[in-house]
Amino acid sequence: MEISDVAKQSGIPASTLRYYEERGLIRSTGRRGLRRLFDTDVLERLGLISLGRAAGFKLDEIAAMMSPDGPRIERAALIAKADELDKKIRQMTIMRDGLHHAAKCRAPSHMECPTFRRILRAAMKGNPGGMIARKG
Amino acid sequence: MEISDVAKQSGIPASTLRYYEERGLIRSTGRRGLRRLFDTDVLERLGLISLGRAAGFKLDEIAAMMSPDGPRIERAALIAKADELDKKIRQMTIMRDGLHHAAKCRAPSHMECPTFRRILRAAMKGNPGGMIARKG
DNA sequence: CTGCCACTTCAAGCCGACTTGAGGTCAAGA
DNA sequence: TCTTGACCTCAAGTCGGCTTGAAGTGGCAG
Repeated sequence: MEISDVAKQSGIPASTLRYYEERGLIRSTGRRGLRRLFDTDVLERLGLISLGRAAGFKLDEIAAMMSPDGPRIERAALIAKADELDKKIRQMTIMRDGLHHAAKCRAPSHMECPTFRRILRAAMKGNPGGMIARKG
Repeated sequence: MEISDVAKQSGIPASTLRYYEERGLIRSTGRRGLRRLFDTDVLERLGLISLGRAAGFKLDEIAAMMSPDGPRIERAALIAKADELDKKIRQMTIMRDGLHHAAKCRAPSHMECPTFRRILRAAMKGNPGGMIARKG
């Protein structure tokens, strides 16, 4: 399939696909003239990439995880990543609930809403002087 | 308290605090000479900011949500944000589980692991030609 | 009173992930 | 054959969120 087909089916712009190829995240299987040709399984790969992106991984990290020989990521690193992710998930869950609350709350400002402040305090639990995840 | 105290207690660098002030996210209550002074409640505010950041909001969005008078964000927008967040949470959850699996999987490459591929397919469910969240 | 040095300002730089623009190529339809 | 226009390359630009560097200032220990 041509790049435009991949773009259409994946929803990812051709420019991004070219960029991903340059970064070694995907490979084109050949050319017709100038035009790249892709195997259909690139779609699965793109799904994985998008998933990784959504989880907050950098393209380099994703590339490493997907490499066939793989720099053999150590178990510990994977677990660490998973834990990091889990922390983020909890924060996002709190935020999601906070938003839901805000949607039906009549307080003049969310900072003045006791429920919101309770949510906030919950969020800060176990972060005494570490605050929420930075860098990552 | 001085900026260095805030930095120490929050774990957020002074440069970032200055930047946040410039962006209208926090306010200093005065100066001692050149040096900014902050009210201790800035810590709570910083917690909220970090929470918002972790949830994927831009600084501008956070500022808007926190403004006392507030551009009165409409209910619908809040719900939309919450839903968006929820989608991201689900993706991250999948990724987290995938990582946990990978940590104890013996397949030469994750792409070749049937479990991982099953996880991936689950992730792509309901995204036929929309792929995972872009722009966000 | 003096000197230190943690603070200040402002502009510029950096990173990650793309996007955009100019200028070039070539497979395919009329 | 000729034209068309979707693709190509490469460099530069954009956006968000900071960080860094140079040059200045002023509270406070000695």
